[in-house]
Amino acid sequence: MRAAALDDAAQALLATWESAREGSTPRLSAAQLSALIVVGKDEGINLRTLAGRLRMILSSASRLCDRLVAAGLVERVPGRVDRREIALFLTPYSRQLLEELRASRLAMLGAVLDRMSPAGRAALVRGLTEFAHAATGQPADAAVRTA
Amino acid sequence: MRAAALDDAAQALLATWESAREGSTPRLSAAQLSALIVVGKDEGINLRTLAGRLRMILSSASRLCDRLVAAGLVERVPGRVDRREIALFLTPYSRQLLEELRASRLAMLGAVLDRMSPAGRAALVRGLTEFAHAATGQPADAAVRTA
DNA sequence: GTACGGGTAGTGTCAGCGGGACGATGGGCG
DNA sequence: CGCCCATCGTCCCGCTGACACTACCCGTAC
Repeated sequence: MRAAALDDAAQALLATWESAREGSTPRLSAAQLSALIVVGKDEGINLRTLAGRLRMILSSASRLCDRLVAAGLVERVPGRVDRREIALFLTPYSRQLLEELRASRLAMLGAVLDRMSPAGRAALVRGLTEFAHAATGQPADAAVRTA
Repeated sequence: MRAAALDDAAQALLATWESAREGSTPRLSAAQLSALIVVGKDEGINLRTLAGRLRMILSSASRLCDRLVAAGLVERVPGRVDRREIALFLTPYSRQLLEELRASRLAMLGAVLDRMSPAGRAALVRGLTEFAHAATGQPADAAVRTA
């Protein structure tokens, strides 16, 4: 089974990822960071959808946003088309914070890549790219492309 | 910069990892799981070292272990050489639980691998293996092998 | 040897924050 | 009016740090 070998090796990648997170967002809980990422990926999202993405109940998401707003990390904007809804946006501060996080990750990734052989780098990029493609396609079965 | 491409692709790997965790250990907090993994990797570890690995204060680790012991996930054994220390061990239950988690991860990984080309799989294994090697070698600079 | 003191491992207690859930409430849409 | 979105009050639990405390090891002095 190739998967076992990957499982072991992937831990190194995960560790790199994690250490970047710890370094860049020391005072941000996991839930808060997830929420920020979701909002950043889908700006103007409403609370209900956010709660769904984070797999929590609506009221929990509301409280989470309370804290994020208090920390200056997101902005609640009353919806213009439907005033029942609110739209969530990143603030300049949180945008910068996410950017720093990504930069830190890239730096750590780059540091490791620098110690790899060119062939190894190429293989990693190729393999991981195809993996991402396969994973985000259809998680269920193999009905990939019948076009 | 190749790192940027990797950064994006690695997210898919992370997502796979995460979904396996959610499915297998639904009632286990992040801290508890980390503790289990640390104990599993270094059985007989004492509280102080565990606290250090988890980057928490000693008393917090003690509390955490209280809950783990109560849940039947770890065992506290009074040290025989130094009776101040205790040695922490996984229980058969937690051992099985970690095994299931790993199995679930392997299954999910395997499902994605099945949808990749043979060349892609080979590249992924090769690249990730070398990455892991480079990452766990010397995180600082490039003094790799001068032997 | 016994007694004492310093250092170390772990626990107990207290307080606080973050987070998840349920239900009730208010505001807005159709 | 009925329905939906969001908020708030309330409750409970897990995690964490700070501090005091006990139990234990060890070196030293009597």
